Amino acid sequence: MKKYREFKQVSYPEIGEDILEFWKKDKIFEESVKNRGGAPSYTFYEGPPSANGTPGIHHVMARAIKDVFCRYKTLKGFQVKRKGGWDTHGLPVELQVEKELGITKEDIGKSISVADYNRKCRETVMRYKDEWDELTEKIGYWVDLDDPYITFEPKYVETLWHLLKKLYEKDLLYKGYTIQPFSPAAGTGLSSHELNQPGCYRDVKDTSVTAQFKVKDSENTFLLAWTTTPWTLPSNSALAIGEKLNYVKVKTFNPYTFEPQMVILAEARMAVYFNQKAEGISLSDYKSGDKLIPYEVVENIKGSDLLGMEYEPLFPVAGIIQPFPAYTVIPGDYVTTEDGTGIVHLAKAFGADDFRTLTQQNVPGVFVKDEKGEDIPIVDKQGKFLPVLGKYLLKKMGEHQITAHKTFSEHDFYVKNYLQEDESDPSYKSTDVIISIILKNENKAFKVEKYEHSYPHCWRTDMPVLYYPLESWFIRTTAYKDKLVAHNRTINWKPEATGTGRFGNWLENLVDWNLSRSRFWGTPLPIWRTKDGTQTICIGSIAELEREIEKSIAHGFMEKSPYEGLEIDLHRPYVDEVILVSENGEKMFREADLIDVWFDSGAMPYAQWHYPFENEDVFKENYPADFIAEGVDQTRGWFFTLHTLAVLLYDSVAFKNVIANGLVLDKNGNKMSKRLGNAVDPFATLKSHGPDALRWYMLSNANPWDNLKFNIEGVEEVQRRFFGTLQNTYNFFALYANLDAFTYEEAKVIPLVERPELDRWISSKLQSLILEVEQAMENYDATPAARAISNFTVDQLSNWYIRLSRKRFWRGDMNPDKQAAYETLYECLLTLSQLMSPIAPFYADWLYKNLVQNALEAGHKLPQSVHLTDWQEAASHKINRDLEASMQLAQNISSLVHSLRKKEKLKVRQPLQKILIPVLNQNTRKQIQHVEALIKAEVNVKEISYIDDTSGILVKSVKPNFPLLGKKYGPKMKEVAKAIQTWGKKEIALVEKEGSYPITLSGEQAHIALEEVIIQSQDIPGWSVASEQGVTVALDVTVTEHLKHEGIARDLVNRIQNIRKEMGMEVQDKITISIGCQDQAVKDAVNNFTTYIKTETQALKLELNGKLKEGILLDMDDFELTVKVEKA
RNA sequence: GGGCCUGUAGCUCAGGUGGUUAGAGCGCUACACUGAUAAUGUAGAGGUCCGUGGUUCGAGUCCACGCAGGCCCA
Repeated sequence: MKKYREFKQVSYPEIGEDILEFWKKDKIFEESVKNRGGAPSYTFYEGPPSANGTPGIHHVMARAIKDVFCRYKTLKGFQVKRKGGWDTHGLPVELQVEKELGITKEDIGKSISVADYNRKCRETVMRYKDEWDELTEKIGYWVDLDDPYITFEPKYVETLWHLLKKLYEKDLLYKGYTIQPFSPAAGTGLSSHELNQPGCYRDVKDTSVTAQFKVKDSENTFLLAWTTTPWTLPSNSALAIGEKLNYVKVKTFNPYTFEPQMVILAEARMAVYFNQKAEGISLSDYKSGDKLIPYEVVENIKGSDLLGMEYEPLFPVAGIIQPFPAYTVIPGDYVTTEDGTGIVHLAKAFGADDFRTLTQQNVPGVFVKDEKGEDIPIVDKQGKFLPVLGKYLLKKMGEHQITAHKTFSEHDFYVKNYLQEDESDPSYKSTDVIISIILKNENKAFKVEKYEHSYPHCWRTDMPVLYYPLESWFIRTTAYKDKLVAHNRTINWKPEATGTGRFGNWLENLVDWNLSRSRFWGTPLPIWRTKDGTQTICIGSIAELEREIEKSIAHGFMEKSPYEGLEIDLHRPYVDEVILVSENGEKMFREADLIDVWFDSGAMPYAQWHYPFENEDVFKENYPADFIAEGVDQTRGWFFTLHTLAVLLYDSVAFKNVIANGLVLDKNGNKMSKRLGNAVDPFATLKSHGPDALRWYMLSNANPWDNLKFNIEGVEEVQRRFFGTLQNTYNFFALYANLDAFTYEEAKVIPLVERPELDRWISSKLQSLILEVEQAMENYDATPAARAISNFTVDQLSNWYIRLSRKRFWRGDMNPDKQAAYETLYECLLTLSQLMSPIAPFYADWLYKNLVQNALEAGHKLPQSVHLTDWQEAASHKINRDLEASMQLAQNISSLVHSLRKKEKLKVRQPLQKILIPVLNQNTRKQIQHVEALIKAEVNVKEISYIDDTSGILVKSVKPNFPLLGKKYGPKMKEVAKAIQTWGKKEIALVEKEGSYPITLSGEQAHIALEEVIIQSQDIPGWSVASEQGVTVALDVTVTEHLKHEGIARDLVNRIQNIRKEMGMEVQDKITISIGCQDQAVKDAVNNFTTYIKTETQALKLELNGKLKEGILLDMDDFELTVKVEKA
């Protein structure tokens, strides 16, 4: 009976399916968690995917990475619980539902009820769950799919509310402003998604102004700043400059008032603002009204020197003037000299950058108080100036006698044409134009012109969008910036740069987290407020909500709870129906906002366990995570929200190690997209190539944080090269083990020290491999681990160990040498199955099972799956670096000899007498002697001679040891190198003898020590020589008569073996041979090597017959002969 | 526009702390092996290390400025 299964050919997809079946049937995953009960836990958090789309090939990548380290840590003895999860809320789901229902956001609550709409969202979001589960299983991603967390479930949302309340109690949750796209015509804010609709950005011609801001306490010096939205100038409260840019102060005249003045702008922008033709015209020659305005640079100023400079506001309107540090020059990292003046006008209310910069610099913006005492911008939500400015503009129109298409009132100054007045009327004047005229007349404008640019428009009204401060709820993340940064420093990021760079910079430039979303399908903000906003309650649990509802009912604000007789659902619209009662008896309504879905996922460490309402012990054991992994695009998404909530709420990191993987692109480096048809279907790939090669390819081809150019040919290469070789290796083992009825029995193995050199060598390499893989995996580097395993398998085990050991396996009956070979090979394969199991879990388990099957059947207590085994620690006593070095020399020397043979056109079958190896030290000699027999057999030479100094024919060369000498001599290195390179035989001999040798350096004496030079042997006069990595080999290319005969004999054996095979003979069949040939050399060869030929070919009779006509004609390069082989 | 990543052979990738022949696999060419055989081995050809400057005795490696591709954010 065969003890080890043999395979003619294997189907990797089938292995995947069979092993998956086995895992399911025997509950291997569950067992791998269960049998680590009581062991230290290793915590992994699953970043929840959204199942409203089908999974792609990049999900295989992300999921493989997660799986690899969880499996590895399980082998290492940790208990690794892996709870799956689903991300269910958010805009993508809503948009998909809108599309499917053919509705827009405006229809929700009108043509479809919020309840129905949300029901539809809930159905849609899990639409592809089955496909996801199937992929998860098929790629071998072990995660608990039976009990996942789902972010829309009431328990999950309850934890979110609890966390929000904690934030609220810490005064970290507040209502504030953020600058968002806003459509005054539609009276609504727009999402960035709505702004990205086709046709929203349109080229329009606007009046642009380069305004002059008068420097405080100067006579006539102005800062120039350019804007395409002059209506924002009354809201100016600071100017931004680039600290590294160069600025100039220019003496010139105002082109509208012709008054003499100094202006400051970026040097690089001068050409735009001054006519080169005016260069050289004397300032004193200028007369008012001259078109050509002379100018003269009077001072160069560094950007940083402008900081803090104060200037006078353009619109000195009582009530809008702000206190210091308003109207000062501040730094802006985004200031360029691409356009404008290199000085940027900032209006806090109307630009996101402006808002951020001014907030960071603590500069007030231009706001006025409304009746509630809250700050409002000076443009209202209809898009017109408040009367406070309207009055001022009206007064100025009178002062400057500006007439327009109509008579203005203080309520008529719309900043864009929202009244849709006829712009073709020649007397039509926009607010921008009116402002420009005022500025021109008041010596406050340097240049006014039409400017065409791209500007966003509302997709529903076609009217221009304003950037406008809108109310939102925020988490005060900036209050914890230092802690966020400090905790981040303790996280091990792969790659490091994502942590320090992308994520670190993001934390350094932190703004408060805007939580608000004006949508329907998401976690509602659990905040109720009185109409005037003076009283607020934040609800932190379902119980609390129910209590408050009771109170409200008692107070008569609600008739009954919306949940009466129903399951609790914290979504809209039900929560919106809840009206609560404030402490002093007023009605409180829920703030209509939903929260950012990233809060949902960032809260999963707590919410997945419904903590703190349940599972306190599980939570505490599994917090924070040891490891998470997601795409690098999550840096400001999941990674950020996880980190932030942990720091703000628990003063802890949420994860200790994180891999941020890159994208999966197509083979040409383009982004995959279903639309372009270059997306790779993961299911098709699994079907054709199986899961293991796919996972192996994805992880071994490039580091996971580099983008992967996915090429199916790469998967095939992995399959051929690594899995194919491993499979051949196993088959080789199984074939002969079965012939010899060998089974591995641990109790009876031959101790390593008693095994042959080659076995000890591969065992040493194997132990070294374990260490290497372990080190890489501990460092979260799966790629070098995979590459090391593959290199060991292909180069060392298959190509060297097996090739050199082949005869041991087939020759003779069972003997200790043979047994040692089997045992060594078996041990290598078994260890490999474990080492590779995290990355190629199916094939590894299959290999493992093939190896241990008969031991299991014989009743040995062994884990039934490699994934249930304990990590086999490297046995350091088996590592023999010296032996590894020896073998490396053998490999190098063999390669060199092959190279020489090739050059000399001497094939390996032709025996040669000897090779010469120059040795400069005895250790190398010893190391080579150790493997001499191997080398001789491998390259078919009869002897190896070593030549050293005593031989007298050794030619040495010397070169400087640059790293050593460079440090010592630095700038004189060239001279030193030159001196050393002039050394000849005599000098080399002296430096070897004395340990140092003097040289002259620019007249001075210096001593070069022996270790500061590298002495090599390169030439052996009269020999064919090759050298590599410090090893030199010379080949004796003389083919003597005798060698020639032996070569012919070997050739003959080779041909006869082929004939035997062609004739379909069995290994043990005996034959008779007749050879017909006139060539004397052949005759001699046959006569001299009769025994050898007969033994090798199992011939009973070998005869030379010069007249032989029948038989097979063989072309032996130099001659022909006829051979007749017959079964004896 | 900003932050970050990537750029080395036809392709995919290695190349601590700067050091004098820049490597591997695949592909290609040639050869060998023919008892692992729908397998295997060996050798060879193949390089403007993205570009330009700089630092240095010495730069694929360090610095600056660019170029190209990508991600995230405006």
